[in-house]
Amino acid sequence: MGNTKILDDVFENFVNSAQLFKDREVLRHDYIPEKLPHREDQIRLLGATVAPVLKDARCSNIFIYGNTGTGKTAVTKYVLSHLESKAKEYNALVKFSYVNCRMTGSEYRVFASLSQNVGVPVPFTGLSVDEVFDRFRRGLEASRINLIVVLDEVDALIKNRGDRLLYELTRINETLSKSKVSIIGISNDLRLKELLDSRVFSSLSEEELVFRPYDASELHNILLERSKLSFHEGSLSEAALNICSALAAAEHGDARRALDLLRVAGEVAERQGEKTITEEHVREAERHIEHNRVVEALKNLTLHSKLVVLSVYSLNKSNATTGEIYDVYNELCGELGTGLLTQRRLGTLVNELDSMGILNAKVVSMGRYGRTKKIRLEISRTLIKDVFGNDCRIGRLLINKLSSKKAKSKS
DNA sequence: CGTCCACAGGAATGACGGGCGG
DNA sequence: CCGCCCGTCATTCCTGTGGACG
Repeated sequence: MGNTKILDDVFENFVNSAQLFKDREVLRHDYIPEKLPHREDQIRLLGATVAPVLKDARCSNIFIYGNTGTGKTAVTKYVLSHLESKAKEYNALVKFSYVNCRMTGSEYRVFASLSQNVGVPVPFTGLSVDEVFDRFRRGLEASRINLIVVLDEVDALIKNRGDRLLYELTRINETLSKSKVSIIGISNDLRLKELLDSRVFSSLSEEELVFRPYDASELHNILLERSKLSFHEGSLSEAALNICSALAAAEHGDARRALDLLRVAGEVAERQGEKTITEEHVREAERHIEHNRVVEALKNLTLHSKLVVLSVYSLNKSNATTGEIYDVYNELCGELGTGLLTQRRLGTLVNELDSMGILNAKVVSMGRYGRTKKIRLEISRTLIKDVFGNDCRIGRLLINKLSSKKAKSKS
């Protein structure tokens, strides 16, 4: 019953407190606004490129580059959904299929998803990729649609699976007579050009579109637009807005990041019962986001990845090498009684941890003394203690390590 | 200026759990 | 139920390499 009282208070507080948010949804990154500031050129270009489908022609394949949070996805979806409704007016059979390759995961599932979109159901798994591709092709041919396939984050697909999917897709028109397919590929990675087979690449990028990062003043405008929709008047201070755009501009002009900051800052302010969002709330939000990110990442690591992190932690120096870490890791596995992975495998785990921002790994040559990776922690030691302290197996190792360190320093 | 360390990191292959169609 | 295929993780084997040392 005491608990009920507590909850009551929380809810009452929430309902009665000064309402900052008018519409939280507007700040989510899958929200597509009616106005996309500073992307007029891209909208015009993309629009012009896809326009031929209104006259039943196939449009050029397009390749879109740009860092995360530069509006690639938003612009594409914006243009294509407008295109679809325009097509209805002209009675053109136009449809677009949006697939996020990173979320979808595998080649198989990308084709499966495309298949669903042309009305051919496909089991989650069990069929060969060729079979799924064939079903997709037949379904498409039967529907007589002019299809625009949007492959978001194609780089994710290429990196693990190669370019087979893209190769098949670029050639699909040769076997279709009643339908047409155009491809819009979206990539965060500019180096993708080099990873792709040049034939595939050239047919894929009949047109190219580049999204530059936003600068601070552009981000400022974007946030201003969104904040008008998401917050009540006067609940956002000018200083907070500025710091949001400055922080995000420093981080490759990532608008998604800026919107996250703003949303979390709003939540922080709301929880504190404040009526306006201040600069301090934004700073708090920044810490909050980063902390959450790392804690989640650490928690979700596999046992062996955790052990790798712990090995680096326990070495406690700023330039441990692969070999040294492997030794400690070996020792830890022994204490746990777990089977151990090869050094080769450990190397890729380290690379993964590096790209997650948990470790920092850099290949260096020490001349006569070989070539290795210098590895150090990228996050605070206390954070690791906090997170792994609750993981009982790792926690035990951690405690052992700490006490043996203390014993050493005493003696 | 060649050698040679201590690995990097690619390619091929295997083990395994999950899920299909028949 | 079987045979097949999928995707993931891991191992094995391998060739490649920057630069201090001699």
